[in-house]
Amino acid sequence: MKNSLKALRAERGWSQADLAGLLEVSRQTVNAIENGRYDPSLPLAFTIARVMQLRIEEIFEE
Amino acid sequence: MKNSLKALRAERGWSQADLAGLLEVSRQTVNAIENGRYDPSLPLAFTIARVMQLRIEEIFEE
DNA sequence: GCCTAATGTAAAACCTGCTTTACATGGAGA
DNA sequence: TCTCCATGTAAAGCAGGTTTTACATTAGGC
Repeated sequence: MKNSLKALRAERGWSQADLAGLLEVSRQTVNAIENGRYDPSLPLAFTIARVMQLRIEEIFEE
Repeated sequence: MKNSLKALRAERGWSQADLAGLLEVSRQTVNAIENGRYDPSLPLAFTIARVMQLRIEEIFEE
């Protein structure tokens, strides 16, 4: 799966640590997802969509 | 997370085994998700949305 | 040149998602 | 009643997601 998390985060002026704080996950988790090392769980994908104010399908694609 | 998979599947007249075939996962996986034993991975959630012709947010909620 | 902040990455440990095999139960139809 | 189909569940095992700790690199400000 692909995602545009890095760009969306940058648009908002957030560091990986900032985003990790909002998501209540570790900074390494944010980094790993941004760099495609793995996909988030479904609950985490929902949280990401919520803090980004977007739909999951607008952030991730198959 | 909650989901309405059981109802959506029933609307379509599919058995758990039918849906499992479409999703290319085991019947036990469908059963476990329907009964809330665990959430699907994000890729599987995308596949479910695709075969249901709905958005992920229309099937799952936090 | 130094300090600090941001990013990338690694290992170990743990928990969750998914598989296969296998068995039990209930309902519908011949 | 017998059989078949759909559903629920369990155990063992492998794969993937997440944490903590820890270290290296780069870029910017002073």
